[in-house]
Amino acid sequence: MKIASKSYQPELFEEATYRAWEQSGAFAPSGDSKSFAIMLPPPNVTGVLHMGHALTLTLEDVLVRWHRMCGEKTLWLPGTDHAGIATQIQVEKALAKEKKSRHDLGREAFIERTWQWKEEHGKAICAQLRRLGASLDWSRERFTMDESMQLAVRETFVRLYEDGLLYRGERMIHWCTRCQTALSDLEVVSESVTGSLWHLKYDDLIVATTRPETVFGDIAVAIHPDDPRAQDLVGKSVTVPGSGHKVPIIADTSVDPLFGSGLLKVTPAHDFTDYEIGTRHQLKAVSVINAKGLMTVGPYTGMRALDARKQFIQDFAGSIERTEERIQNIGCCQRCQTVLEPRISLQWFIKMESLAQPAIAAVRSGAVRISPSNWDKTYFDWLESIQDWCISRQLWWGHRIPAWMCQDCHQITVARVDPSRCSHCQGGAIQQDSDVLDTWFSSALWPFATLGWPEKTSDFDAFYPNAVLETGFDILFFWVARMMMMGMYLTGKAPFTDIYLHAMVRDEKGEKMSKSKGNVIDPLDVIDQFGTDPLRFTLAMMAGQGRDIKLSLSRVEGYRAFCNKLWNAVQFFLLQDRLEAMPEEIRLPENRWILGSLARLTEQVTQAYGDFALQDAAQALYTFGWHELCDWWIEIAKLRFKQDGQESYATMRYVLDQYMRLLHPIMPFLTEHLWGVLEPREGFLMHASFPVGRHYAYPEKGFEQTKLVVDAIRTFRGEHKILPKVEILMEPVPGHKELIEHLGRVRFVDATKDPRSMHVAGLELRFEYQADKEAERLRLTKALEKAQADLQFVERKLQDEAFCAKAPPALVAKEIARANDLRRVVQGIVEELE
RNA sequence: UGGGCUGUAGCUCAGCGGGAGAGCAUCCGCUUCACACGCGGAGGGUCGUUGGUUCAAUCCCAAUCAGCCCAACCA
Repeated sequence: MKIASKSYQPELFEEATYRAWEQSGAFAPSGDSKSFAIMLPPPNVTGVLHMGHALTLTLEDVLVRWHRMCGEKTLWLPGTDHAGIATQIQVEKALAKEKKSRHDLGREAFIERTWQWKEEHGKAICAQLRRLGASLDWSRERFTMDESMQLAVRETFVRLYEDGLLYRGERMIHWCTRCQTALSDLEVVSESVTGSLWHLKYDDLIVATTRPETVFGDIAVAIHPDDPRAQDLVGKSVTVPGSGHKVPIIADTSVDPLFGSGLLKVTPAHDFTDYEIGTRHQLKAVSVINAKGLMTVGPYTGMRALDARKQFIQDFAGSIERTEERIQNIGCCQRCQTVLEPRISLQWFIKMESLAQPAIAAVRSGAVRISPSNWDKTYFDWLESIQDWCISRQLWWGHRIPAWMCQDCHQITVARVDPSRCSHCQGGAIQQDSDVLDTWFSSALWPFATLGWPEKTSDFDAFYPNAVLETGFDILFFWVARMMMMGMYLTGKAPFTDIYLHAMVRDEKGEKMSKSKGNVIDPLDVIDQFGTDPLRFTLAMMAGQGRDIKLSLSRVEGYRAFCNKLWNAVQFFLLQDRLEAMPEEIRLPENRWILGSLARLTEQVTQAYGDFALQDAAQALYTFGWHELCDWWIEIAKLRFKQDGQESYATMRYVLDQYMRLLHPIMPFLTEHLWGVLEPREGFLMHASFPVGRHYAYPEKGFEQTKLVVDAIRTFRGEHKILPKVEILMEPVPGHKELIEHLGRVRFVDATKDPRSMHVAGLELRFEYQADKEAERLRLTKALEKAQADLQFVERKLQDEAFCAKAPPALVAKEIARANDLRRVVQGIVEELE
């Protein structure tokens, strides 16, 4: 194969490379060895991919490609998520543009329409995943509403029901008046807003509230039993302002005596605390706001609750003692930002406590590891205080709840196969529950339902439990913890052994990317501009960051330059047009050095991939590729290739080959292409074996002296502004003569006339060069100051008795040597100045 | 209120017990025959603040300030 272009132009080969991989079936698991499986966190079919997805794809692809190259039977399974509420909102929005609502279409047509949406967006998303280079096994692609997933969902629901872990009941839940559905606690996002606290007159008592419009649902006024006023008040009744009805005063410990006036109006139908108080005191809950958020009682019937509030404070200004401004947190719908309404309704719940225990134990025992480990505590805290999970949603898009109500006996039938009649009275007509399940219910089954569970399949046997679950920390509760619980409950095994959580990708200022702010960086735009590999490399470099990744395009640009650098290194290699075998024993110092360094790199990269420390791997690969291989080794190779060069040529081919393998998981496209042009061969780099690093592991020392001297010569040139083409004469120093002469563009001579000298690492370098006397003096003075300051520091340290007595002897010896060095340097400069 | 994270060069970030590093940006010099998406050189930092442990602290401990996130409260 020939190299695609004279410089790095990813658009010329990326897509073709991916197509070649995919068409050859390269992504399917193969072999009989140990298996390694990752399930792609299924992207929502709501829209297009964002940077967070690009990060997930990169990190997982690195792990997958690495394990595949290590010879493991590797599966990375793709799929998309139906994302119930989120998708339904998107489709509703699209309908709204046609001036229609979902009710205009009816349930069936709406679902049909949503499937169309899914087809379109699902395809687009998969195309994007391909552009990112993801080595996903497309033959196993799944969707969370596939038939097989429906079977898994049904099985799970029935089992939970049979085990008594599922119940249906009237409870207070979070209700979104826009989406017209119940939500779980997790789907509530709290917003901090400045609001008012109105102090209302209940006869001569003052009761503070933020929601005066709910007075029509007041059923009592509560006071803390230890409040000094309690004895007098409890048992009496007061008149509710605006409404005029009388309510009793009761005592309850949940009242904070220090909040507001220390008195709480109890409205059990519209507040979580009040609901609990109501339950404790067997108070009736009077609902005054309906599912649409409209008032149903009192003078404001038919008005939206917020409008009713405004009207109330106008109409009953006389009942308001005073108004206090305060910051309050209000719960909003995660998907549509509407302020939520606490509401009592009939919903399905899962009892979580017993499910949570094994999930806690698995992490505590170390059977499942969370990386980074500081998430352990967050995980435990949430599971240990877990609330029952409200799983029913009054939506149309999702898994329909497999429960049927009998119209005669009103009993519920839950069954694996759709029943035709009531299982209790055997007669009555039945009707399926119209609700659907929380979208996370099916996601919780992803690690095994994708493999065919509950059927016994060979895929399940081979790939369950999965190896790693990699995802953003923001869905630790939504998804990860629930997979843990469901996996352990249904299969008896933790669904994976490692949980690897990554940070959020934000913009350059650290702000969350959002469409409304207009600061979204589309990964595909970045790819168009720079290429997939530079983006992947950037993301890998940032993978170690704790909470936030501030993505900077200048970083991506820098790594594109890195790609170009490697491209040209290979091009340089190809210019030689020779094929040489590696000799048994490598003799040239720079070759031993680069091979030793490669061996160390191999170790570092292997370790880093294994530890989920992708940034360390990327860092090491970058430094080696650019600064060791290109800056030093290839510069020397230019000299060698003019001579015989056999050993150097073989070394370069070997190093490039191994290096492409090491880098491949992070930069699959570039490495696949370049590896393919190194020599004629069959097969893909993605299936080549990962280096083990035991060959040619020479000690790296021995070349350092030469590097040091060359660096010094370059500094000398830079400071004296000596053009590269001007050859400098220099007295011989230790190190490799030929290399020093070549790299420093100097010539060794036995003695220099009127020498300028320079000190480095205990050596004196003497050059012959006509210098500007004035500039020379200035430079020397500066150097002297620096050397004297250094010497002073070291001497002070050596005079410190405590240091000499307690510090490690090797360190003390080092400092002594350094002091001697510095003394010589100072001496040298002083002489020269005279 | 509880928990977590962050604070290092102008910017984005590494380092985490022996006198501070990278990339980008800046400045100087270079058409050195792989690469100007380049080469060589330079400048730039009381490592948030204050205490403590230690012969030695950017690194460990404690307090403090600043920013971010999650959970709780949310009358």
